[in-house]
Amino acid sequence: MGEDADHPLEGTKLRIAEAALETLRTKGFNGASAREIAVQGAFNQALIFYHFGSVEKLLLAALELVSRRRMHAYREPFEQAAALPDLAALGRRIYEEDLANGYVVVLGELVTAGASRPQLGAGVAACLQPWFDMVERKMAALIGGSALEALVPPRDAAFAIIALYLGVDMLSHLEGNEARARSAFDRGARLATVVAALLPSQHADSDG
Amino acid sequence: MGEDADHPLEGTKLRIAEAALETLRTKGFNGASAREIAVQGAFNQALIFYHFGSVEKLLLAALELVSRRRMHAYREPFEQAAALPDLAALGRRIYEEDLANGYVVVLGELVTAGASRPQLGAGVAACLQPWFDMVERKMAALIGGSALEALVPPRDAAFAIIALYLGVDMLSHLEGNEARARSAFDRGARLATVVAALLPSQHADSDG
DNA sequence: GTCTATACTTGGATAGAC
DNA sequence: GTCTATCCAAGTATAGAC
Repeated sequence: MGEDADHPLEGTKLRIAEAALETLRTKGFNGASAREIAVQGAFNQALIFYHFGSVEKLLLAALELVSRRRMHAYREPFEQAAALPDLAALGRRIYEEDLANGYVVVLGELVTAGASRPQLGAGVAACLQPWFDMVERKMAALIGGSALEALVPPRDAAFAIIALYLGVDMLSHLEGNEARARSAFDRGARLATVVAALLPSQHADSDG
Repeated sequence: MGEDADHPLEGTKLRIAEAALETLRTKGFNGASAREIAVQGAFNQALIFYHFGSVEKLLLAALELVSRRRMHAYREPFEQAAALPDLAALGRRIYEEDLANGYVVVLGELVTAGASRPQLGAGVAACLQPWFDMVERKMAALIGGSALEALVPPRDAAFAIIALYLGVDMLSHLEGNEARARSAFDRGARLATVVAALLPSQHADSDG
């Protein structure tokens, strides 16, 4: 039946998408050919076209799957973070998980590929939108009403935060940059604590 | 006749590298095949292998060319920036130029591709090193000695700044994110002014 | 140093049997 | 829904003429 409900993918389609993710993770966008993905998942190459129509559509579906999973896993703790330090700590945790799972590698691959493929780019952008919205809402809750709001509008802050996150993850995969990334992340968390102390009240109540 | 001196590339090799850059910019890493690059530069495909050995080596040489050019263009003004607001303004200017020239698209493409190609990744990392160093030195000059240094070590700050820059550029190419990126950039520049006001003295003298 | 031609490999996609 | 077989396009790389 439909794939746009809570259960995005199941059965064979899910299996194919998983194989696509793993291939994307280890071989990159270029290496993620129908044949490679089929080898990775030990199924027939033709299934990709039967179930998804094209490789590009499969890769987009795989990204949506990842996005859904991460959203499912992180929305709760994210919404509940009441102050900057909580957010920073959560960010640190998510970073480690993403690094281990290769989630953001997949995103990076598709963001980059999307730059020269309009359809893919649009799909990737749509996939990112809920994340922009979520971070923006949180920033509004944290600094909305304070004097800081004019200086750091939630929308711009959200964009910068996600861009920073993506950039750090991308750079992490070069050489021995992982250690550098972790160090920067930890420092950011400590910085958040200090900045939070400079903020006025800070309680993320849900009412507008 | 080496290519590691001041004149990195010349003659045919330069022409090939330029074509590679343009192809990388418009077609992405995937679209940057030997054939496409040859069409772009209106020369024979076989020249790539004669002069560079492989497509991957050519792309890396192209990145090095861009890196050199940007370093040549921006080192002066960067070194002379005496305070955070100068840096932010310079960053904004560089961002516009990079966006127009597609410089950072090229970097983004190769950083991403490097995540799944060890050799390429190492080359890209080496290419980035001078930038890390330059930004780190500047951060040390700006906040070194102040109380802020413990909170924001120059090395971590440099990593975050470059990651942010890369992430913003990557996201810029999705959908209508350019406007969002510019907005965030402008806001960052204003923020820098305020942060600078909180800093103690601030003069970037070259002496330790 | 540059060109043509070509060998070889891989990839997207489809037809048709099961 | 899955498999085999296959077509065709595109890619890397090389040999050899010029």
